[in-house]
Amino acid sequence: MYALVDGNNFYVSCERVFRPSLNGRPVVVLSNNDGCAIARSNEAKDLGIKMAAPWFGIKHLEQEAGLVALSANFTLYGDMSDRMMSLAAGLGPTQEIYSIDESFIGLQGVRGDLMKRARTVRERILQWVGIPCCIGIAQTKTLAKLANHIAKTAERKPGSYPSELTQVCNLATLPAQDLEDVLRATEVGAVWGVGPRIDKQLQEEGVRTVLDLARLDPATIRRRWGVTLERTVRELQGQACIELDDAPGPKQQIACTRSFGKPMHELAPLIEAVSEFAGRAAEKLRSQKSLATELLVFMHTSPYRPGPQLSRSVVVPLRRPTDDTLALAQAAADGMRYMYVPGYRFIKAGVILVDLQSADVLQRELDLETPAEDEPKRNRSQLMGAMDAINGRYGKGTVHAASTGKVGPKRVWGMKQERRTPQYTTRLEDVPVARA
DNA sequence: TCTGGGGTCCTAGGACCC
DNA sequence: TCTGGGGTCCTAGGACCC
Repeated sequence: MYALVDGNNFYVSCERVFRPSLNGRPVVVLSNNDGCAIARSNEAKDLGIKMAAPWFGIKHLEQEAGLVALSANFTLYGDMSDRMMSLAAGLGPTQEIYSIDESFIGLQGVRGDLMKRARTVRERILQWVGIPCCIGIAQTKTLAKLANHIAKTAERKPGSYPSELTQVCNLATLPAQDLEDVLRATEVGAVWGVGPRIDKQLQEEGVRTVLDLARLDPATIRRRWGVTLERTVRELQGQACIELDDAPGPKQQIACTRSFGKPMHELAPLIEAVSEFAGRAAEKLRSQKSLATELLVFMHTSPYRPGPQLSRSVVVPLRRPTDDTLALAQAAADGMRYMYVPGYRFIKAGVILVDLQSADVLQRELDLETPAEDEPKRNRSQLMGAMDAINGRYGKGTVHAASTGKVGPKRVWGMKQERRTPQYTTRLEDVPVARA
């Protein structure tokens, strides 16, 4: 038995905690570069704003409908997420943090009234953290996701489902006939694992509702769509195929990619940008105690704009597996120099560290390394440790590779973030002050 | 006339997730 | 003027092995 705890309109809800005046108003949170909407309040959804709608296309709603748009404040959301997750963990013995705003809870061995317990956790998260959330409960993770979807929809659109399914929805205790009705009332595209592509194919086959999908034969599904969808169907039928992963391993790849505030056509700022991206990726790499053996650099022009298009990438092999910011920044800069061609307006670039391995099992080089040659390497890793400590204490980018250029909001390739809110919970200067 | 069978590893691309 | 970022898993096909 599983529960899924999921924050409602999470980023918007985080902002509302510190600006209650946003309650009841249409609010969106914009992606990096203020490009498009990545979170919407219910009021914004009611205005017809779609997920990932480009900002320039909905900006007119500021004037016409009182829409409020905020730049994404991921530092704030990450901190609020930690608080919410620690309370959600109280629902059962195991927890898988699945994304910034949702976690699965394993409910094995939980006794007593599950509904009551879930409502208590929900109330506690609302009161202590300020985030409204919904909880879905069922025999499998896919059904728990579905239950959560139903709990949310029932709350947002009264009448769409029986009212007792709002906020906390337990499909496991629903009588068979009621369960069927609920599955019949839910579109197949709402199922976890059914994306736009498969949704379209299923529709063409006449599979429109979750009930239609749940009644299909798993073997047929496997032949036509593969094991992934087969698992989904079995999970809808109550057979658990996807286990709770409460101790995920280290990441297999680490990326840092950004769109620029404006197109770049010269080499120098592109080198600065990818050097910085490599440095950020290296920090993440060190924090999970991994080493990279290869680094991929890419850049491309905007597919939305007219003019010549170009997309290039290059894999830079590293001489030995490393987590060193300077080595990775150098490799990224080399890769950029290698693939750069003048005459294009590049809108995005990035660095992806691939082929990661554990820092504990570093293979040394045969016969080439004497203790004397080890010395500078040890110094280098101490340098990285010092860098991480300083940046941890005084803020990101306090010390960085010189190749990233002068850090600051003025740099030519920097992001547009015109509507950023304060880091209420993680910067002393930004902590709200209460007046008597 | 006619040329095996069984396996692993790697990669690129596609699909999905939030 | 203007369209995000960071991941995962699966599959097919090719290279290679004995």
